[in-house]
Amino acid sequence: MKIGALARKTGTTAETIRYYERTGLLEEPPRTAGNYRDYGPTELARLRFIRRARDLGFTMAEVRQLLSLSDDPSQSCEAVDSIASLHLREVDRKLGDLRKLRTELRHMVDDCQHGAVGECRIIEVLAG
Amino acid sequence: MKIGALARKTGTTAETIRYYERTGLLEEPPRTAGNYRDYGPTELARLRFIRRARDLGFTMAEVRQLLSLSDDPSQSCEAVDSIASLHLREVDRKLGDLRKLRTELRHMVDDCQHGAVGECRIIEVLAG
DNA sequence: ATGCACCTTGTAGTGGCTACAAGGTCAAGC
DNA sequence: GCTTGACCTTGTAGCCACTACAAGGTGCAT
Repeated sequence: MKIGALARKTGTTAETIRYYERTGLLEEPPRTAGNYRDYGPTELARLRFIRRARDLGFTMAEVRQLLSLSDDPSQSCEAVDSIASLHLREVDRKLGDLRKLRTELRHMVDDCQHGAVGECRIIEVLAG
Repeated sequence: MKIGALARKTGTTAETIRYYERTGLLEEPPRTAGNYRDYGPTELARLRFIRRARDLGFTMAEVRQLLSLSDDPSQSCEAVDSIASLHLREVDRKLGDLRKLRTELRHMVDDCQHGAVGECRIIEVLAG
């Protein structure tokens, strides 16, 4: 499988895959006679893993850790749980922040009387 | 007022203020005899405006627009309202995404039996 | 005179991609 | 066999909003 096909199968782009390779998240695959990257099911699975973790908001560093943990199936999954739980707490914090922010924005927009900028509530709030 | 004092009054850093100047968000202030930036209440108000807008999640480009709109108080505030409403919708979208993400993460972490990595639900979910 | 906090400019790095440019490869159609 | 066009290659630079230096200048207290 060439890079474009792998990209289509994983909802990525060839550029992103090459970027993952550059940064060491993916290993260098074998090449065809014409110097094209040649991917098999192992790489497909690894990239799917990476994309799922990234879609769940894990950072590249966390993905790296999760990958190396998943490579040693006999180990305790404590470390995995701790990465995921930490991330969950982080997401909760962000949710809280975003909800507060939404409330403020909502008030601001609701109070706008659609008049002149001079008495615009939005501008007033921002100007303090 | 020197840059450090302005930074403390606005919850920023001198670096960020200089960055805003470089990118044209703030104008170049007058200088003291020793070539130090010398800020007055106008610049303080402008920076406060910028920080409030940034804290509400507006991008630098949006802040730029809001600033130039607020400079012309006789204009209709339609444009201001549209920037803010668009941003509100964007925040709503992000909130939705984050809530979905949180649910998935929560399930993943809750299902983890704290055993070996080999049968870790978190890794299984990621591996698909 | 010395120390120290603060300031100056300039450059480079962060994360996670994304967007080129300039050229090589390969299968299909004529 | 020759062209077209889709795909691939490497390399470099850009995005956002900062952040982190390095190397040197200023200003005030001791």
